[in-house]
Amino acid sequence: MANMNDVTNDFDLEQFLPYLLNQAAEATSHSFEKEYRDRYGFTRTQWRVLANLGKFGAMTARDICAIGHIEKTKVSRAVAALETTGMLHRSPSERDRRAEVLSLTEKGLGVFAELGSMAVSFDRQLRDMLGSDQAGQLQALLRRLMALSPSSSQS
Amino acid sequence: MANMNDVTNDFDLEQFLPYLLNQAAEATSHSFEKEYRDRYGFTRTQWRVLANLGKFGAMTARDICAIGHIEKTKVSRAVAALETTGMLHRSPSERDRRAEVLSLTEKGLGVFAELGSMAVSFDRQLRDMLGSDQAGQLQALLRRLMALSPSSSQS
DNA sequence: TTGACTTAGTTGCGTACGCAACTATTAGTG
DNA sequence: CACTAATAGTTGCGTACGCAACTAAGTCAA
Repeated sequence: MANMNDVTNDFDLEQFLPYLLNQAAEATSHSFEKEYRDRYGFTRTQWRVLANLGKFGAMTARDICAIGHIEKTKVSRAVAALETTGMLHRSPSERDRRAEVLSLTEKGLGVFAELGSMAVSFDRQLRDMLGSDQAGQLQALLRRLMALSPSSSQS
Repeated sequence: MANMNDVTNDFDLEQFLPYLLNQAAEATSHSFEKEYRDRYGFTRTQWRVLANLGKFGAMTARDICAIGHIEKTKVSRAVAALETTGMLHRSPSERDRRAEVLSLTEKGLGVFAELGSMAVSFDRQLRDMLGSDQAGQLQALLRRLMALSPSSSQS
């Protein structure tokens, strides 16, 4: 006498990891996004590109794609935008004339410093809410997940 | 004699939870997205709306917004699309003439069953890669994070 | 050197989205 | 009841994006 409707599989949205990850990502990113959007008119991708350059120093667009798992057209457009707002500077690579080495300008560094410190305190709040051990666990798990994933070229 | 450049705060992208969450969410969602996009031409939001209706049964758009933390215009458009492809059916609510009760059609239920079982096996793969205790931890942490978040109306 | 293949980066086109503004209905208050 | 505020849902407009196609430069081998 099983439920006739057992076509309905045992799928449970609330336990579906991609769904939970998405929700958590949206929820946390969304509030911080307001900061860079309102203050500097940045896109999420622009913020990421800036953050990568700020953290790791001058590098090529291709490197940003690889490190940040960001698709190249997204990076291309973000770089263009950051350049026109004077945040970064492109200089032709000498090793490869197809590539350009990107580096933050003084202005870009300043903005990175500001947003970076806001990010730090935002992150601290999150970690405080979670409790620092749990936050650490979460971080480790996310890292592991990334390491296991097929990596791919990402969205 | 601190580093003159200590405007450079201690921000570390690789430890920034919103960033890690985003990467993990993108990475995991991206591969599953291919399934519903290729097979049914669904948007991520369409898939989520269908999944919520499939899991929780008939409900109003507003409820979907609340449960799934999805913004209402997104839901509105997804519902419209799912209706034109015959996945769901709207009937006017008797309690509130502004609202409409949404329910999956036979076709919608069938599609939900198919995608649901694919989701189950996709999720199982993820959990196998992580190890089931770690997967469980991750799930619990994400839930907790969502519970703590200001919730808001979400993207 | 030349020709086939890969790679760095850009761009055109179509789509999903975010936000603000809108309509229609309901709730609340004197 | 009358009038204001809140709510369910839709839509117009501008933007960021995904994908495929493209240009230009590098690689590799015969």
